[in-house]
Amino acid sequence: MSDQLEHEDEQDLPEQIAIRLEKRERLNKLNDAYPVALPITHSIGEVRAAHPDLDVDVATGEFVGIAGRVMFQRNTGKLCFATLQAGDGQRIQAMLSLDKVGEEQLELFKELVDLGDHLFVEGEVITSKRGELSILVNSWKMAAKTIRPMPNLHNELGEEFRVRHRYLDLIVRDRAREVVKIRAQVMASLRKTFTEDRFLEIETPMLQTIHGGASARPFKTHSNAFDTELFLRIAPELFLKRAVVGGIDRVYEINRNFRNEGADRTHSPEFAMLEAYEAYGDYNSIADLTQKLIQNAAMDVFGTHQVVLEDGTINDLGGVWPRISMFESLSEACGQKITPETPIEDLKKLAKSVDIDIEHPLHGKYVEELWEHFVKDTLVQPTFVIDFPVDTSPLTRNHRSKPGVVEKWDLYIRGYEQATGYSELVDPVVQRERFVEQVTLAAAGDPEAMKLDEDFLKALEFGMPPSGGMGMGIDRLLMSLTGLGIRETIMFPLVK
RNA sequence: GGGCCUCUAGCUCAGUUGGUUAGAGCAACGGACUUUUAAUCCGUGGGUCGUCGGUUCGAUCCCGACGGGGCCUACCA
Repeated sequence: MSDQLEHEDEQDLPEQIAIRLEKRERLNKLNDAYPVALPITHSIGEVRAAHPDLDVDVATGEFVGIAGRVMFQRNTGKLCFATLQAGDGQRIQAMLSLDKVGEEQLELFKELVDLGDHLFVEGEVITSKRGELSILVNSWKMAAKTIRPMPNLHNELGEEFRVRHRYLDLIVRDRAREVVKIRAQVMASLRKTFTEDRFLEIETPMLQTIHGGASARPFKTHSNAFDTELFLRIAPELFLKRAVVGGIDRVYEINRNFRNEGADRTHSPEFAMLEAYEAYGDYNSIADLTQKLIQNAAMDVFGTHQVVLEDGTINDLGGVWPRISMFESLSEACGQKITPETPIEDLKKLAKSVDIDIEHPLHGKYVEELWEHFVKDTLVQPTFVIDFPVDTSPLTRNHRSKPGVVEKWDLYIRGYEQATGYSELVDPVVQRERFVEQVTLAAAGDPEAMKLDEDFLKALEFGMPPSGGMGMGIDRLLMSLTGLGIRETIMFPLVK
């Protein structure tokens, strides 16, 4: 297998590449295998739209110049057919007949044009005797010569091949193009909803001297100019909150986060994250907003809250999503009352009895593990799980009335954690205490625990208004809306 | 990180219980064909069977290491 097209290697090239390189040479001698400009008058889609239902064997008298990628060729002796495809997947047939283009041009077409080439044709819009909308070609020109053969269009491409050659996947597979479009439309819908609610989009640092705002292992890098260690951000949270301190009362960011953790069907080392903060909101108002963002996206993109997933099942995103208490739903599911006061020894015993094998200093960690074991998989419809343990949520405000829990929710859709929201902790003294607890954990060997971000604490000391905040994985939102794996919702996922 | 599976032509895949020359469809090459729709028909070429090593008279096949990929599992969203 050769990945280089250097001349000295030409003898070792796959046969088909060597042949196409010769054709490229011939095209360059005749004219140009890669012309800079072509007299295109219409897109393929425009030609199709202008002639939606012509009768069989019609000549319109309209002449157009179009370009597209050759997807199929059917060359007979004196009449050749080529199916041209535009970038958006629209196709039209080109017909080259001996009496229109002449013997020389017809021969050159047969000799030099391969599947995959970008071709320009100029001619009359007609329908064939079988009724296919076609361009009856007067002249043709190579628009861009392809050196490598296209993959076989009649077999499904393997998943690995598709991920590693997304450009081919996009040419060959309608669904791949659709997903790109859906993603763009979802992004537009999210921004539209935010704009309607008077949120401002900002961009905060991706290179950070201290990583914070989540618990995850960061990617490390180094700045030559500052001669200092830098981290790719694991979350934008602490900067967005600085913005709220500064008076950007409704603020959001959609951008990439990086986490040096495992990759699987629902995790990618870099992933698009949405975070939003609303001054004078709380975890209830931000839950309302989250539901609205997702429902608007489904409606804007698919025209319904009942979205059809890849496997044909329907994901019903409609209605008001239930909010269930973590402690209450766990108590109900496991058959014994679990509260923040339940001794950790009892939790450990319960965990052991259902084969949850963890050893952790935090009470809340056991509660969350037990909840995931007993309740998580039973949630299919979108559900806000509210009121989390305090000791695993260092950036969240204590519950206004329930002791031992914080005002935090996780949104679950079809068993996936889709988003998380808080009544944000804004008391700088409590925040410092929580950070110190984290640092103590770090010293105890917990690599995910946060470092103390003094500048962030200073910002809080200048006063952050009471706020609701949320974070949502964009790639996961796409998964919920389409049923695809994360490697299909990300156009170019990381591959080794 | 741990366990299991996988890698054969440009693409999708057969196959060899270890034996002379590794197959198919599409793609390519030569030829025929003025209405095809994955065009058809006749003919031809194309492979370091992931890489390296071992066992063997003989390895694409068995064994080992390495590399790529997948699934399960652990951590994270």
